[in-house]
Parts: sequence; structure tokens; C-alpha cells
Amino acid sequence: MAQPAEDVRPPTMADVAREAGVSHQTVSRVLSDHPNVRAATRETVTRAIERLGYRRNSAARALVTRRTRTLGVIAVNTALYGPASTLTGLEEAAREEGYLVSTVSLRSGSGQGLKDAIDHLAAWGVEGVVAITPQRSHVQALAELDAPFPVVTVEGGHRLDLPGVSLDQELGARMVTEHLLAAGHGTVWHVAGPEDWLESEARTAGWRAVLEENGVRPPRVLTGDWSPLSGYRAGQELAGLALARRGETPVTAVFVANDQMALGVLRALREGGIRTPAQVAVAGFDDIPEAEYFPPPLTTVRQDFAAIGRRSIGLLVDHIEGRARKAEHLLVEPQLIMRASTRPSGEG
Amino acid sequence: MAQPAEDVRPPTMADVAREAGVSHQTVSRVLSDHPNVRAATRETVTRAIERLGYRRNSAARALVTRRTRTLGVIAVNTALYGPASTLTGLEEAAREEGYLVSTVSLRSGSGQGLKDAIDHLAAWGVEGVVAITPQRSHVQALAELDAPFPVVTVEGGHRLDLPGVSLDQELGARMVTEHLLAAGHGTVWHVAGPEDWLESEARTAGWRAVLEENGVRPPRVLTGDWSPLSGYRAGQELAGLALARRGETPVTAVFVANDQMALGVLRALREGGIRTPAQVAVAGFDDIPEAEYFPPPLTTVRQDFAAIGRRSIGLLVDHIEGRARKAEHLLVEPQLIMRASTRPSGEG
DNA sequence: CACGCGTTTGTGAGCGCTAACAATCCAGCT
DNA sequence: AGCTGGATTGTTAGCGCTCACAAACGCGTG
Repeated sequence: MAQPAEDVRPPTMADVAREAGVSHQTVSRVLSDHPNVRAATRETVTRAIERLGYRRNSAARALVTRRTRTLGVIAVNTALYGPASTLTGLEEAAREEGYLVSTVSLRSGSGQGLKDAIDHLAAWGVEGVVAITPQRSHVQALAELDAPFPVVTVEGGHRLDLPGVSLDQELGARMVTEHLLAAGHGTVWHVAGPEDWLESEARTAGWRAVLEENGVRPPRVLTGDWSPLSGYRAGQELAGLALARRGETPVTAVFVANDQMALGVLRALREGGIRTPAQVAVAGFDDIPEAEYFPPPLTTVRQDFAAIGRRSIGLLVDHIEGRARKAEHLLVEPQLIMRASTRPSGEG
Repeated sequence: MAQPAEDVRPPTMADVAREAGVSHQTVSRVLSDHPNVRAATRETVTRAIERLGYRRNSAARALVTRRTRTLGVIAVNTALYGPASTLTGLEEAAREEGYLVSTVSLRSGSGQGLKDAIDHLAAWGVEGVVAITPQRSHVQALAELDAPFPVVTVEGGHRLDLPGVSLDQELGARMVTEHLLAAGHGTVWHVAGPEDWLESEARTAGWRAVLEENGVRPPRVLTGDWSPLSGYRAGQELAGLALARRGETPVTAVFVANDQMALGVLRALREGGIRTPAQVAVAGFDDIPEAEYFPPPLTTVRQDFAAIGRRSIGLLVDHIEGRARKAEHLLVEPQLIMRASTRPSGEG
């Protein structure tokens, strides 16, 4: 009943051993499911553990086994839908593998920030790190950092010799572009993401490849910074082109590199008196939850974040446990979600 | 150059001591900034540390100090904008205090899930936990769990005896409602969030209080589940009422409990041929990044997630280090963001 | 009934660190 | 010179656990 406040240490393995009338080693064996323990003994020990509310001390275990069973995650800009979802997928996968996940969120992925993040995680003895670093410069910095443990990138591209997992961005972009061409559009305009981002590059590359394969000269690329505002600006320019209709290729279809910018594009078109999809079809990328409720509902590309999380953790654990050596790169398949914004003759 | 693969243990404090020609204790003193170390000795040791690339072993430290300097975060539905942002704020604040943050993401906050999460974190020896558990039932379950370390809730309400930090949801709702009444609307309709959520309750309460203080009988409450779709349904009903205009209070202003549902409401109104804000003003809550680009830009309430993170970590650390005992509850002030969706005579 | 062998349990050492205490050094005084 | 006391450094003993090894047990066999 009495709660002797401070300083009452939690029970140790020795306490359990005494309580159960066995040696501490037997307790350890029960806890780690060693086969050679008599059922009756196991039972006695288990009961003693419960009676005392005993928990193994992870620090002592880590000290002797040299395994902290902790993974680090470095993520830039976790408030965005993509990284946040990946984080969840990652954490669940790690938990299933028996690892704890510790996160460091960076607002911007400067080299110094990354170095500090690695140091912070290293100080706690993480066994490996998953880095959600979608910008080329981050991955570059990361590769140069030479961390004291395996590092797996997510959306980090495969040029550098870090193992990684990505959505097949290029395939996603191809799907969208092919879908628009198949709907009868003569060409597809593109609002790209910011320069340094690997996702931008891959999406633009996929779009360009499909156009070229179909003998269409790609129109010049407009660029945004993922934000609705930048999409809005690009949309205003496209609206102008759609109305003027001289010189340049006619604007009847736009592939926007993410859903948030697509929202801005849609607004600009609407304000310019242009109906979507009747006059201009618009498609995005990411399938954020709001995309289904955009005016009009947005055709976009969905990523399987749970799969990305699972595969990155799998890859990381393979490296930690010495099963993998090379800088392998895995791709996860995207899925095209068709909605009203590209439907031939939908409403607005 | 040679990388003697496995089994080369990282240097220990003893290695550094040998290298520097001092005792390991002196190394320890240098590392923990003990004042009584000669400057020259400190210098020698520091250099030896760098030469060897030495890092203190956190497990050994944790074992002897009984401090893991690790905090846990339990978050339900981290892919949502709010929780994801809180997570970032939390992590940054913790890092500044010298703690590592380990996250457990739960898809749904069932009692069992919460128990497992607490166990998972306890197994790694976290010193305290911040739980982002916005549903009443979660907090209830959490309070009954009786974790072996301090637990601080975020958006967990203050009825139960767990310390916590919340945005002042009620104040936010009051701000919105007062803003709408001040704009000349005779009453304000309300699309509430789902039942079990504390945020829903507080937002509804604030809305109701303001109406009653102004002698307005609150119209019946429509309820959604935070999703754009549910907002869309509520919006259709409101559109019907706005057009029919009989029996019930006229619909000229709607306070929607979050921005995503507001998106659905806006779409339903638009489809019903109702202009916003000219015929019906709409306001949301959260200020998600997209809100500024809704058709029309949405009046909403912004939360200071960094502040929420900082204050929860502060509160948790106070409990861990024995500075706080009571189940104190802190409130963070919201900010009303006025945009076109409630502007008297804006465009659509 | 002694022997051998697999199963079950116990013993001792040590992981790398910090805390407590002990030893040493050196300046300033008497 | 001898003494005192603060500053500096070293020594020792665990923290709670797992690993390697040793001991004890039990059972079938010749």
C-alpha cells in the first residue's frame, strides 16, 4: 500500500531469482526463451516476474550484447503528408522487427543539420539510420558524412552509393502522362517541383520520356516549390497561355508534380475562367487525402507508404545484421488514381 | 585505409586514457565538463578523444546513472497535419533539452494498442512519454494504464488527472464565432467533429457559448468525422437549408470544426449554386497549408505547434526531474486567420 | 549398479561507465 | 622547513545483465 517515494529501485533479475528460488541465469533463460528450461521452472519464474512487476533493464542488456536495438530516422519537413506517412510506415515496420525508432526532424536539411542529427543519434547508440532526404544536396551531404552505422535513404535516388528505397517516381509520371495523351490531348504541360529535389527530377524525366516516345516535343517546363502558391502562379501563366493560344503549344492538359501545387493551378485556371477538365485537364502526384475533394477531384498518383516503410526497414536491418553489403536500391510501384480533373467532358 | 570488418570494437574510455596518459576517470571528467581539470590535461584528453574517434557508450552510462535520457511519444494518426506538426515541435524541444525522442505511431488508439505502445517504450527504458491522444477514450485508457513513468497528454483535455498541454480550442471557436457574428450574421451554423474527440467537444462548446452569450439560440449541430467527404455531406444538407429557407434558422454562416471538412462544405455549397462568402460564409479550424488556396481562401484558426511541443516537453521534463508533481494543464493561445471565405462581399 | 550422455541449472567474469573515496600536488603561511 | 587546505588526479566498486563454462541431474544401457 505504502508508496516509498524516491529511490526504490525497480526489481532486478537477482530479485526475481531470489523470489523464484533459482539463479539469475535461469531467469535470463526464461526471458530469452531458451529451450532448455523445465516447464515447471519456467512457470515459477514467470510468476515471480509478474509478482514483482519485473522488466529487463535495457541499458544493461545493451551494454553486454552491444546491441541497442534502436534505429534512427532523420526526416526533413515531417509536416508534409509524404514524409509523415513514410514515418508511420517506418515506425510500424521497425516495431515488428523488434526495434525502437528514434526520430530527428529537421526543418531544412543543411549539411550541418544533418551532421548534428547523425551525431545526436550516434550519441544514443542507434544501430542504423533511415534518412528521408528527398533533396539531392542532402543525399550528397549524407554520403560524405560517413556515418558510423548503416544509412538507408528514402527517396534519395540511386546515383550515390547509399542503399535506398524509393517510389518509382518516373513510372508514376509516365502513367499520368500516358493517361493524358490517351485521353486525346496533343501534348501535356508540366509544372515541376523545385530543382534540387530528386522527386522533381524523376517526375519530370518520366513526363518528358513519354512525350518523346510519342513524338511530341515537350513544352517548356514551369517550376514551383511544392506550395499551393507556386502552383497558383504557374496556373496563372498557363491560364494566360490557354486563353492567348498563339505561338506556343496549346494548353489542354497539365501534369503538376504534386497535389498541393495542383490545387493552386486549379484555382488560377478557375479564376481565369477556364473550366477543368473541359478546357484544361489537370493531374497531380501524391494523392493527399484532400485530393479527392478538390474542385474538381484530382487525378493523381498514390504511393504505398507502408510498403516503402517496410522495405526500408528491411533493407536497413539486412545491413545491420550483415546480410546485405551492396548499396542496393529498391523501387516501389505507384498507382494511378483517376478522378474528374482529367475526365474527358466532366463537370467543374 | 584497411577496414578490418567485423569485431573491431569501438574505443573505450580506457583506450582514451591510455592514449592520453591519464586515468579513465580524468577522461570522464573532461567529458562531463567537470571544473577541476587542468586546462593542459583537458587539452591532451580532448585530442586523444579526437584521434581515436571516441564516443561515450550510452548504454554503460545509462546503466550506472539510471537515466536513459530518452522520451517516448505515442501518436495516433500521425499522417494528419496537426499531429505531424506537433511531433516535429516535440522532437525539436526534446533535442534541445538533451533527450532523444522515440516515437510509436498508432493507426487507431485502442486500449490494447496504447498498452502495447507503453510496454514497447517501457522496454527501452524511456523516462517519460508524451501522448498525442485527442480522443476521450484514449485518454481514459491511458489514465487507467498507470504507466511506470510520467505521461503528459497533448490535446488530451484536463478532466483526468494527467498533466497536459492543449491549444485553447474553446477560445479558438469563440474567436471564429464572434468574428462571424460581428460580420452581421444572425446566427452561425456548426459542423462538428466526431463525438469522441476532445477537440470537437471544445470547439462546439466555444461556439455554443458565444451564441448563447449573444442571445442566439444555437441551431442544431451537424456532425462529421474530420474527412472532406463528411464535410461534403454536411454541406449538402446546409445547401438544402440555405435554399429552402423555411422553418429553420437561415443559413448564412457556418463554422466547420476543421479545414478538411470545410473543404467538403465549400464544394457542396458551390455545387448547390451557393456563393461563398456572398451567400454563405464559411470558417474552418487548423490552418492547414492548403487552406489559403481553397476556393475561396479559408478563414480558420492557427495553432502554434512549436509552442505546444516546447511546453509539453517542458512539462514532462519537470515531472521526470521531480520539479512538478500535480497534474497541471497548460493552454496555448490560438490565432484567428481571416481570409476571403468570411469576408463580407468577397468574390467566390 | 556403474557408466555415459543429454538436459537442466548454477557460477564467475566482465561489458564501459560513474560515484565515492583516496592519494597526490602545490601554493601560501607560520 | 613544516603545515594546511584546495585543486587535481587516481583507485576501487559496482550498475544489471549475458556469455562461457562448470556442475548436477536424470535416464537408458550393458
